[in-house]
Amino acid sequence: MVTIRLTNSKTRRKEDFQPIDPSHLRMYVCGPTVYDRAHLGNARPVVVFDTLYRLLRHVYGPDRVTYVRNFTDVDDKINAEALRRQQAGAPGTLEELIRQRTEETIAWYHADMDALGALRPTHEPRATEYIGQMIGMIEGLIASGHAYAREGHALFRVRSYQDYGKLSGRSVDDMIAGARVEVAPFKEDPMDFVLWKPSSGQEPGWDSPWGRGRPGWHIECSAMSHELLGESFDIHGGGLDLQFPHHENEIAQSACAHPHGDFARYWLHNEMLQVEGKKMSKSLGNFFTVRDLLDQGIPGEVIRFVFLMTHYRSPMDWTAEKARQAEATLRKWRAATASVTASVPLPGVVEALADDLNTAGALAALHAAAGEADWSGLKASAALLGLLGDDMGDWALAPQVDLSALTERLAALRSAAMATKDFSAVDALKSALIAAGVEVRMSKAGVELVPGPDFDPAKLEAIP
RNA sequence: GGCGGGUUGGCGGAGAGGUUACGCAGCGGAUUGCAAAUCCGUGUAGACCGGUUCGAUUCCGGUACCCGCCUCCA
Repeated sequence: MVTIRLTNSKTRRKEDFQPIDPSHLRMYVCGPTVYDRAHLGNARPVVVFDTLYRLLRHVYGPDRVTYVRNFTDVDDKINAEALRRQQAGAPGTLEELIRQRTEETIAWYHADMDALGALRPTHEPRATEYIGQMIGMIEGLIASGHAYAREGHALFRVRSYQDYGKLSGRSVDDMIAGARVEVAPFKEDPMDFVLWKPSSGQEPGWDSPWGRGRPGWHIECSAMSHELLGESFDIHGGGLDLQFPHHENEIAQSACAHPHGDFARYWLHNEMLQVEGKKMSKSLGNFFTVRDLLDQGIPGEVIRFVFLMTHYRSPMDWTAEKARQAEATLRKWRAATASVTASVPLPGVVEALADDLNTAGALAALHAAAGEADWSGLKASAALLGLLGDDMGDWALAPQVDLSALTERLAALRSAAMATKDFSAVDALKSALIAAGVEVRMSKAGVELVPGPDFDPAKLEAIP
């Protein structure tokens, strides 16, 4: 069996991946807060961990991998949007409007991530469906002295967990020295973080031993991963920005609540996304969603390919030039593999992926297969990367158009010109065809017209 | 200020202590009436300064620059 090697953030080294139970692999990845469309940066971890999911399924068997990715559907931004709608005159209670907002955002998320060729995880738990487990976990933490209740809040006692800061390489004292956060007066220690907070009448809330309130963000992932994957599971993934404080807090909560478990054995973090060399931000005007790109006509498969060009632990820059390159390559490969039956993934591709998810290396192996015209191997290997599948194939199909009349006309003009040596009429028609996005191929064998990516039927009509 | 990551050829981007990465673009050639497409070939590198070594782009140290996190942004 192929040995998968992964860079474990916990140890900061590349390690051989040893599953707890090879017949049942378990992976948890932090999912989105569903208050709005997913932006391009949200899509990177989705593609990264989808690729890992596919690799695990390939190596261990498709039925042996459980992949959990949550939806955070309780959040102040969701509340704010629902409130805004209510004030704008939308009908329904605030609770109904919140539910509407999360429902529609989840549907968008599914549609957008499907377009990127990401497989749906085995489970996609919503935080609001696990409130009971969160309350239970908090009660346990309070009982064991790792947490305390104050003024309607429940807080985690950071000093009670000795390894706090280990994942992100920070010491608690350093953190306090550099802290810029205003400390709530009811905290025993500035580092303590919220497990449960009170809700006003306007906000969504659940009854709890500490009063009506809602969970803190970090406890959600701890409760859901425990419920669905158990005390110890194999892999926990997410963006590097979540390493601190979110993942650090998750570890503290889970380790203290379940002292006999390991929580996650391997922690993987993907680097962040940039756009044309700069961090994506609304103020720079380079902020866009996955849907924006899809609407511009950039196929999801192209977006996925661009992501795969860069290793997941390097910052990735989204540029139009990369999208152009990716699209050209995919068009070529799709044309060559359209009627080919996939065989088995090439060893070079599997090896590259098994080496800490070296997707750029895997793509190079794909190029090598294309160079050798191993189309069935290319197709099977590309499938492992979520590429060249039939489910995403329509975009690269040549437009259906009958060019036979024009082909004959061009051929006739050409043979006449061969005799007269006056090619002006041939060149005029050729230029018109090229302007309409038609590829003109002339050789001794004859004339062939192929509609290209920029094919424009209107311009074709206009040819006299 | 604290912590972490990075700096590879025109561009993108990997691996490996000594042998061609790869892709795009460029250049040369085949082909073509000319092109396009295709095929063949080809140049260009490892931020800077030291150290280890027979040998370093690859290991170690320092310098410069860039980036991220420290704020419920993936």
